[in-house]
Formats: sequence, C-alpha cells, structure tokens
Amino acid sequence: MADLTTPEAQISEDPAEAGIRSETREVLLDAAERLFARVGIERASLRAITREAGANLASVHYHFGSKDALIQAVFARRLGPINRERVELLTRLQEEAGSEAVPLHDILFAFVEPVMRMLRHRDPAEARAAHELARLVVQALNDPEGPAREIVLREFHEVKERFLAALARALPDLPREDLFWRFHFMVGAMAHTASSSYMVAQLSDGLCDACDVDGMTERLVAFVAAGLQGPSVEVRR
Amino acid sequence: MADLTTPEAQISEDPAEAGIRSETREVLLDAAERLFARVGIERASLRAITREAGANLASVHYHFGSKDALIQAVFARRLGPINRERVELLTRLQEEAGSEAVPLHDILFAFVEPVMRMLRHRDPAEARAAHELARLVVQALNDPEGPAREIVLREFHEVKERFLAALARALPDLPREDLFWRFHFMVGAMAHTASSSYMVAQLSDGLCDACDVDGMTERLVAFVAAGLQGPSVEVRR
DNA sequence: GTCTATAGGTGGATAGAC
DNA sequence: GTCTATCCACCTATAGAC
Repeated sequence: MADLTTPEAQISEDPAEAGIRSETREVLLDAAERLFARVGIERASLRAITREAGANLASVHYHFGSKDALIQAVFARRLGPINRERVELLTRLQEEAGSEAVPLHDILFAFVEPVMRMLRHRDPAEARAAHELARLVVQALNDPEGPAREIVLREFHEVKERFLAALARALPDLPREDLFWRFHFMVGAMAHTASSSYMVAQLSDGLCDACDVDGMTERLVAFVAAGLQGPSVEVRR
Repeated sequence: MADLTTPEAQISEDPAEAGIRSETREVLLDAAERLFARVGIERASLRAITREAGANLASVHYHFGSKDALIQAVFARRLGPINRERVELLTRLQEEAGSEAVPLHDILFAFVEPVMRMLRHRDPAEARAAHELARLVVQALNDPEGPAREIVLREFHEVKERFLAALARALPDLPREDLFWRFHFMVGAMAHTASSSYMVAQLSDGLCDACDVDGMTERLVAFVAAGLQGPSVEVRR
C-alpha cells in the first residue's frame, strides 16, 4: 500500500515472466484467498497458505508483516475494484440523468452488477471462487473480532453514502426513516443472495438455476424495487 | 440428547437449588454462548469457557465429549425452541384459516416473530445476547467447515418446508421459480436484520432505533410482503 | 528477497486420582 | 462427576545465514 518505490520493478524484464505475473506477493494473495474459501480464514494457517503458494513460510511476514495484514490485503484487493465500479456506474447514471433523478431500477442495477459480474465468470472455477469470496465477506462482517470486518466496512462506506443519496432522490415520498430501514433490508437480501445463491438450487430441487446469474440479478432487483416502493407502514410507538 | 436415564435427577431435591438450575451442563452452555458472542466461536478456548463457567477444563469433555459437540449443543438449545414455535404459530394460523389460505402478512409475521421476541427482551443484556446469537447463526451459516453449520440447516429444514408451502398457497399466481427466489431474498433480509439491526442506528445517525423491535418487525414484514407480491419479471434465457 | 531453524505460546484432548 | 497434571500437535513470529 505504501510501496511507492516498487523495488521489484527493476527485476522482471523478461516479457514471458511479466505475462505470468508470478510475483510472490500476488501469488500469496491468490493462495490465501483460495484457502480462506476452502477452510475458513482462521483455519487457514500460514504454513498451508505458503505451501499452496509454493513460497516460504517467512515470506508472508516479509511481504505483509503479519497474518492479519495478509487477510486485510486479500479483502482490500477484491473489494476495492468492486466498490469503485459501483460508484463509477452511479456517477455515470447521474451524469446522464442531469437534473432528473436516476430511475430506481438503474440505481439498484448499478449496485448489484459489479458483484454479479464476478459470479457470472465464464470459468466455473472463477465463478465458484467469486461465490466463496462473497461468503467470506458476510462471514467477516459477522465476526466482530475478525481482522477483516473493519476493511469491509471501510471499503463499503462511500458506496453506502452515494447509493443512499441516490435512492432518496429516486423515492422522494419515502420517509427517511423508512429509507434507512429498507436500504438495510436490501443489503441483506443482496448479501445473502451473492453468498448463498447455490442454496436456492437445492431448495427448489434444481428448478432454480444459481448459475443463471442474469436471471437471478433481475429477480433480485425486481424484489428489492418492489420492497422499496411499497407503502409505508404506520408504526405506533 | 441420549440422556434418557437422567442420573442427576436424584440429586437436586433442594427447591432453592432447583430454582437456580446451576447444573454444570447448563452453566457450560451459558458460558460458551456468552464467549462465542464476545470473541467468536473459534477464538473461544475451552480454557476461557470453563473459567467463565467456574467449571473445570475437563468438564466440557465429560459432558459433551468435544468442543465441536459443545458448539452444536449451544446452537441446538437456542434454535430448537425458536423454530418449533415458528411451526406451531403457522399451524395455528392454518387451523384458524380452515380451507382458506393464510394471509401473507400473518405468515410473514409468524416467521419473524419468534426471532424478534428474543430481540425485544426487557433485560438489555438479554436483548444484546439475542442479537449476538443471531450474528453467530449467520456466521455459522457462512462457515462451511464450521461445526455449527449443519445444526443450523437441520433445525431450519422443517420451518423452510412449511413456510414455503404456506407462501405458495398465499401467492397462488406466483410462478414456483419466483417463489423460491423470493423466499431466499426474504431470508437474507431477515437474517441480516436480526443480526445487524444496530447498523441501521449508526447508518441513520440515530434516526432509526434498533431497540424498537416492533417497528423494525413491521417495516421488515411490509418490505418483504411488497417484494413477494411484486410483478414477476420476464427473464430471458 | 528467500530460506532454515527455532523460539514462545496456545490449543484440544486425556489419564488417573479423588 | 470433578479436578490435576500432562501430552502433543500446531500456530505465529522472528533471528540470522545465504
């Protein structure tokens, strides 16, 4: 992160080697991610990770400083691009809309698309890895003592603010209190879908196809849109 | 579980002692639950649990056989009653409805009420414990190698089947494929709400009150009901 | 930057006295 | 049923040679 001098840059001049991109740091991140998905973050020992990476046990401490820092790096590497893209998509929509509010459906789509694109990956192994990453994020979010929770929340912060503002404009008649609650319900539905969509396949005995990411996305957006637009309830206090 | 002989029964004749219910087994379960919530399941060592319980390290192995068995017992003890009550509430609704379909709102309410009742506990410490239990359940569900996942799924199985059937009757025009997907979205919204409702308070800068469990429940049910009843999307394959 | 060796600690489990 | 003492596997982290 603070690696501004990039002392490795002068080494790999070989074009073939540059194509393979097998720098230890990256290989370690890949291996860690794979193992986190397979056995869980806590249970993935540095010994197992470095073995998987074909690297030395001490290399993790050289490149990251600690296991916790490695964990954080794994999450930051994935979540950064996704959340940046969410914000960029929304920005583009707002530019197109000019002084109008962005349509609800478009906002929701911009929110889920960057995640769903990962799940839709052509390579089944990559798609599976994406599902497991989503699962890891939910796991991290529900582990208050875990080292990844903070990263996930920080990476999500700007997304949350921007999309809440956009939703407030798209749903001008919805009381702010309802907006916050419904945003929360929406995040829950989406997180559970991204992390456990395979469950729908077994729940429906194969009728629903979790690999049909586009269909899943459309259904999810439709469900959430209907929920957001529903009537406000009278809440007696 | 297979404790049919109950060899302890002959011991505590004292009425005062019976009221306190301080049998080691139960004390261990309480202590474990408390520690799981505080530091996470994996990070709660048997040493810390038995210290918290005022019991001996070896007592866990005597009463449960292993740490994994203790973990499973903690979850089973809580989830059993909740899920049994969900089913009972639904059964009662169906008896009242006779040959009619149970109204959607009532079905949803029966689904969430037993969970929300825990969160609404008068004692703030108990209410907090309930939130953390919900968080533990979500955590367990997202940890494929964890010993609690299987228990959670097994305890939920009958609930799932019963409520899916009831929803199918309440929403006769909804294609089955949509029903499965929307049920999944619903579970996600509810799980995230039960486990992380405190986030809404900080998200809304205090405007939303996560302690107002009744208001939260009504909003959640309204959101999900609107989502379930929304129009089916045309999905191109 | 990589690797070996090892320090220093904690974990779950169990044998056997009481 | 309870408790002590102990086994042994495994972990992260680091020092220091190359």
